[in-house]
Amino acid sequence: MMLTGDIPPNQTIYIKNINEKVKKEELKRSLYCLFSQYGRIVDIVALKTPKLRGQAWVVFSEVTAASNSVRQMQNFPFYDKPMRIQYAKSKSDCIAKAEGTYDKKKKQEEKVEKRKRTEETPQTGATNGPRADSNGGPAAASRQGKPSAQEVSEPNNILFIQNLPHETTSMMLEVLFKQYPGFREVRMIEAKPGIAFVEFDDDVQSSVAMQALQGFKITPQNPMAITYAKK
DNA sequence: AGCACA
Repeated sequence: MMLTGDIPPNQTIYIKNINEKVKKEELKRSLYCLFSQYGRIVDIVALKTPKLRGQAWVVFSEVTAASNSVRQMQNFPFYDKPMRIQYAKSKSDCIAKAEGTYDKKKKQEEKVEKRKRTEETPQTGATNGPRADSNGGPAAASRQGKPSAQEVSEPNNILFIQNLPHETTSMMLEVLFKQYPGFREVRMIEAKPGIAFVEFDDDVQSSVAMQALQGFKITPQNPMAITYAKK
């Protein structure tokens, strides 16, 4: 069965059923945190216009990353609503531009066509208020080697930290992790130095912290390796 | 439900 609804693979994924209450910048940040584990993200598009709210596009540099994320993040509870993910129907502008196939004229013609179509449908309501859509694209990409689909575990509100110097205390980790919203607690195991578990209220918040502190060095030899704890 | 990038 084809869950993506007959849309051919695309390095851009289309996400719908997103909680419309979350603000655009936060939404982009959270999407970035959640999806960058599948590969390098080139761009994220999210608009709050009446027609486009509740949806977003995440552009990967590789189709395989997009495919893995479509499968693994399908129905992921994101701000209390299950994400519905498909491949995007068309190539993202930023990709076309990079390939040198971006055609500005063609683009404008398409715009005109769209306009006609919406004008044909009689508009009953009042016109919409002003929109504010300044784009503050996603943070600069940070991941080096992307892990294969199998070694990315499912998002979890609990993080698993490895490669800590043996002198690390839970107090030290608390200082680091409590700067991120939703922080609950650090747990360390006496018998197992070098690792820790850090718990957050939910997966979105743990993902934000993971993204922020990934590779953080307590000593120069100890870049933190953060993954989701196994369920 | 809804496929954009200005």
